[in-house]
Amino acid sequence: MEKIVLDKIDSFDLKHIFDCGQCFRWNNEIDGSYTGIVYQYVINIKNTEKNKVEVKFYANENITQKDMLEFCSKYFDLERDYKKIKQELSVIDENMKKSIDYGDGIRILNQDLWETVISYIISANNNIPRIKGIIEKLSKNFGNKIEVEGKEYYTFPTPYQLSKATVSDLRQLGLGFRDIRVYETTQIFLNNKIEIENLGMKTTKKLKEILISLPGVGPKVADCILLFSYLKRTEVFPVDVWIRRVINDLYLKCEDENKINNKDIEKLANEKFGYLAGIAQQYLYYWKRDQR
DNA sequence: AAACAGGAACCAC
DNA sequence: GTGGTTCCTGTT
Repeated sequence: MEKIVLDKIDSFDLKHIFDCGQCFRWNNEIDGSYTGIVYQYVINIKNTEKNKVEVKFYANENITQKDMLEFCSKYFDLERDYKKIKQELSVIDENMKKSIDYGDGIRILNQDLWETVISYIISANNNIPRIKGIIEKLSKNFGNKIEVEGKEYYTFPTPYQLSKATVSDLRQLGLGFRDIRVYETTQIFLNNKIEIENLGMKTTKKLKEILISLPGVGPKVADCILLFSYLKRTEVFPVDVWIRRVINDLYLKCEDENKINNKDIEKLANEKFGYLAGIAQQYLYYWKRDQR
């Protein structure tokens, strides 16, 4: 185990970060810390005092202080000035201000593209506990084992590892109708049919087209991938049932929620929040989901 | 036991 | 390009 302490951090609340619907492999521990599996690491993160967190890395290989710092800086989006973003968003209206106050420690993680693609294909027509369960099973069956203090954790499978799963294997693990979509998209990644290297250079519109060409990826899943992976496109606004509800309640006020066109939501988000739409989405989503 | 929750694909139009 | 229906599993 290697450990690093991050101090003088602001806008950083573990519950807000891991509970705002952007990730599936972080779990709350009894001591209030969170444990997650990220790339080849098992990571435990604990808020030890105000503006200070302790991050422990467990892996089958060693990691230096420098690597851990770089990793945290990137993964936890430490270079982004959330204070400034929150100020900008807060002045838009009272709703936005209220939801920011509620989830003021949210940060958008920069997650692995491949893992995010598969995870959000699985998320289609699905709920968070079940998505988490399926991803655990995929990892346990096809990922690498990491042992930490007598407990076993499994990394998310690589495209090669997941390609060992047949469609019926996937069906048995509970993927349902998503089995074929995961299988086919895995084949595309395995055979490098998607040019990962230059993705960062492309426009968001072009990237979204590429993502939607993958089986199981539609507009909403593509937006999630664009926002939650290291592609970091904050101007997208993923619209799921919760966002549809919150946008209708706060702004559109249409009597029948089903009558709303996603284009109207997109237009509103774009006009109101601009390039910060994705981050605004996170505050609104976190706030609305906790209203249940 | 039957209804419900949740996005993409597919087929009409 | 839009609208309606179906896909699957777990929960209530």
